[in-house]
Amino acid sequence: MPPLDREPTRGSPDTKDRILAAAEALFMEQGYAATSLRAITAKAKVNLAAVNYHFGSKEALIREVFDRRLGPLNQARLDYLSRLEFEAGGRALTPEKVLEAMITPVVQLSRDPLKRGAVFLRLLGRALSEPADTMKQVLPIHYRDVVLRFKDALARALPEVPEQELVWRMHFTFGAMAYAMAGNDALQLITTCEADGADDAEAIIRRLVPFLAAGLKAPAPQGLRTSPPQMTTNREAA
Amino acid sequence: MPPLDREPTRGSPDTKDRILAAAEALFMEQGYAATSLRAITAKAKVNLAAVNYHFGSKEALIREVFDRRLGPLNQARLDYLSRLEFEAGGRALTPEKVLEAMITPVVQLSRDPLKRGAVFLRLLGRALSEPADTMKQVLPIHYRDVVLRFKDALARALPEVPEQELVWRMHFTFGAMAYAMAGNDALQLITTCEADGADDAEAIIRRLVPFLAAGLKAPAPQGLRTSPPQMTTNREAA
DNA sequence: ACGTGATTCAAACAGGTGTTTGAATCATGC
DNA sequence: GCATGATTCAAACACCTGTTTGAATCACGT
Repeated sequence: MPPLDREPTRGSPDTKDRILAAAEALFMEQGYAATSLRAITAKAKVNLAAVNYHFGSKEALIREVFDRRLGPLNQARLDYLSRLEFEAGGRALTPEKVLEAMITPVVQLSRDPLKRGAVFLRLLGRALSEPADTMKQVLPIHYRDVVLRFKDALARALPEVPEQELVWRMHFTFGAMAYAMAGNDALQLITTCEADGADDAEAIIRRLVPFLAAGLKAPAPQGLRTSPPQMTTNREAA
Repeated sequence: MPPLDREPTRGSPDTKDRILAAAEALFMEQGYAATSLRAITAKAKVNLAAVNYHFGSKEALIREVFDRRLGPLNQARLDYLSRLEFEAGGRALTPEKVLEAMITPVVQLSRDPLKRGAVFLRLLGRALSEPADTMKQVLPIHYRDVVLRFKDALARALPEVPEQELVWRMHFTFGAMAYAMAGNDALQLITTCEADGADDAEAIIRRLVPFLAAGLKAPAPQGLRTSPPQMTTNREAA
């Protein structure tokens, strides 16, 4: 029977962490459904039954993989934003500052004890588009507060952008961030172009923030009721 | 034995198409690895062995799911771009026009015979960040030409943006597009905010193109050698 | 030293996986 | 008509899945 309280006193040696690290890496490489418990326990060099003993089930394991990192990450984002807002007094922040609060904690995670955080970030970038039911439970819990706080901050930073337009632009922003986090695998997947400095998270930020800020600040498109009357230059099918 | 030539003369009634449609839908809902052949054949109302008879293997099936749609889609993009470049004479296109050539064929696919194309688009949006080995073979083949052509077109449209910067901005652009294609599932996954008109592909374009064009046209960030000497406003850890 | 509870381990569990087989069915050409 | 090849079908194949079991091992308090 596993100990009901998770006190660190004479706790599990490190098998739990070994399992979490192995699962993190394999989930990133192969995806969630395609990774077997046997592959995880083999990589972690622990017994097969250890996963069910320490976590209860495979689903509980993946849940803990995300809980462990996502909680601190999003809390850091909220703290960062709160500090920026405090420093600004009552004045609204710039979109660049809001994005900075969103992204900087990611960079800090990307250089934790030897590459563990970087692996998780690439996993997270992929998880945001995973259809697994587990994600539909885990992600909203962690992201709910962050999205609401940042939506408010962006609305104040961009008072001229209508609310619905802003929601969509946040949608696009998350997409670009997810791709950036997932590494340049996706781009290399598609093209032969290779981007330099893909491992340098700070360099990515210096490229990503101006890009997204310009998009967020763009003038709102005209005439956006349900169905626009005219198309741009669309002719017959291509 | 399956017929070696795939001539439409008195061909397979429609089992192949039924299988492809069912696979498309289930892959989108559950992902590739989590979808069993038995689930596919049950939804398609065909015998289990039909998949291996008509396609050879599960991997060959998913390959054909993508081949069938991705070839025409990317060819339409190339044709669209060629036509725009012809109409422009020798002059460079605007970034908006280049994006339009990239995205408009997607819209046309999204309203094909009753929702089939729309399902595939959501699947595609997810596939771009899937780690499955199959994707690492299928996607580059289809996207190679498209990325190269559009990279050239964007480089001409944005002569002031350095090449490496442009590659990264295309990376971000693909990310935002993938999210937009995957539907607002991802955003609802993260937040409670719901975006209206998510099913109207044209409305999405009218929001997505100005956003991306503004990002692509943004002034390039300063001092981006390998490791930048100064950070923007980064202080201690959050 | 013993005992107690946490942890490991090998083995088995029931069920699902992709794939193959060989006979049955269908449609066609002669 | 029959023969031929394509397609369907039910059944089985060998293998892998997540989970459970019960004994063995370990670490510790008394």
